[in-house]
Amino acid sequence: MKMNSNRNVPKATLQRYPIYLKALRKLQSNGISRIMSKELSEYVDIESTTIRRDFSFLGTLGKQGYGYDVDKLISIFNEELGLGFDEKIILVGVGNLGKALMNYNRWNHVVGEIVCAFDIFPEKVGKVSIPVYHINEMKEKMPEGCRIAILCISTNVQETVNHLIDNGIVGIVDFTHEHFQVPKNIHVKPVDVVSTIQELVFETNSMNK
Amino acid sequence: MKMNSNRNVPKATLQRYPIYLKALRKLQSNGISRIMSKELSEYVDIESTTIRRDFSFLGTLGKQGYGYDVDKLISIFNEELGLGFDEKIILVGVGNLGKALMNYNRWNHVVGEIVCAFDIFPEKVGKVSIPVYHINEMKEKMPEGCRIAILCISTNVQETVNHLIDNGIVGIVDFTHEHFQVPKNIHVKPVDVVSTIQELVFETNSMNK
DNA sequence: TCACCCATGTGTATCATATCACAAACTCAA
DNA sequence: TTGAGTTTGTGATATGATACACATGGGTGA
Repeated sequence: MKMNSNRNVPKATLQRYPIYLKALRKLQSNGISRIMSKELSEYVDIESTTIRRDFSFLGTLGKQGYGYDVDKLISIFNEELGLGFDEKIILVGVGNLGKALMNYNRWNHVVGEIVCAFDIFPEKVGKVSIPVYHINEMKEKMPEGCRIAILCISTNVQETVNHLIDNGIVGIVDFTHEHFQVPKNIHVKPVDVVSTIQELVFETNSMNK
Repeated sequence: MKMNSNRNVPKATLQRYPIYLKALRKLQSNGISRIMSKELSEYVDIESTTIRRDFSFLGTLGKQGYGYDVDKLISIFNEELGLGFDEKIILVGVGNLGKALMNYNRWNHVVGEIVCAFDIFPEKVGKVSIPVYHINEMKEKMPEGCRIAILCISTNVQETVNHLIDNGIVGIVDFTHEHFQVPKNIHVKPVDVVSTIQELVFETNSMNK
């Protein structure tokens, strides 16, 4: 797990890496072993020159007059970006949504796995596939090296977030609809269907020029 | 529903509007009727000057030496951005995820409502709160004025997307993990926990400089 | 009513990102 | 093995977004 060159990777680029990775995995599973930036460009709808620049931050990955090797590209992504398949993730809040996410384990062996869950009423949670602990047990039960939490609660949000940060969490996938604040070194990614729909409405409206 | 000034609103701004709107609604429900860009800035963690510039695209909304009126701001957002509370949305694919979204009707009276759903096996879907039609009936059953679809299928994705576009859909909330292509005038917003987690991993790694 | 104060709105500067244009370097076919 | 053809990687440039700085003008208290 190298972690050298990716110092000054622009934010915008960082946000495109998952798109590339997804496309590359798809291509790989279709048996495609070689691709050119121009082709990939059509596939992901990002300018080929942007793709080449994005890739260049990770080293010299392609060959002139040839293109890129899909397998190599994928493994470089994993190495250089520190994306093992072993990220330990915790789930906080095991309601309907939490359970749905838990069962929806499409990410196993892609980014890592949900190791365990926390809830204020662990006893009320029915039979599920991973251990569910009380939130107060977080200190003892937090998996070794865990950095990322999926947050699916609707009450005591700020308090719980503080608790998570105290226990070493630095990245939060936020499914709550509540507002909370975090220090600058903590990363929060909201996942919010309502906001997504609003963005669509705004964009489609401001297109009718 | 005016639709005049919002012609040249920058993309970045458009993406922040839902954040403002959410914060403002929250403040409103807390009984706050007046706010200054500086305060809002701390709340949403966006520079106050950026907020003021963003707002300025919608007109002259504030008063010097005073701030903004929360109620007014919210209604301007709704009017100027064409966000009624009546957006007709369809759901395509009624599996586990689709059902979860359907029941999770937190957006009613916020952006609009899911009017009906489509599936390839409508008869297999159990008892649900909205009508479920066969995908082939889309032409007849598409709600009047519907522009936005929530896509929760995993097979025949490209084909289904084409079908949606043929039937007037211009915005897609994409929960599939498949790759598909759309014309430039169609807006797609992926919602993808895996990619979100990857972004977090990339960002948290490239922070350890 | 008046004068001071304060937050907005905006021209301008800075910074970030995307695109252009092309030299370098590899491939591939003959 | 050689040379034409092709695609990468990257300086330079254009575009787009954010931050600064301050004039403007309404708010507020005496």
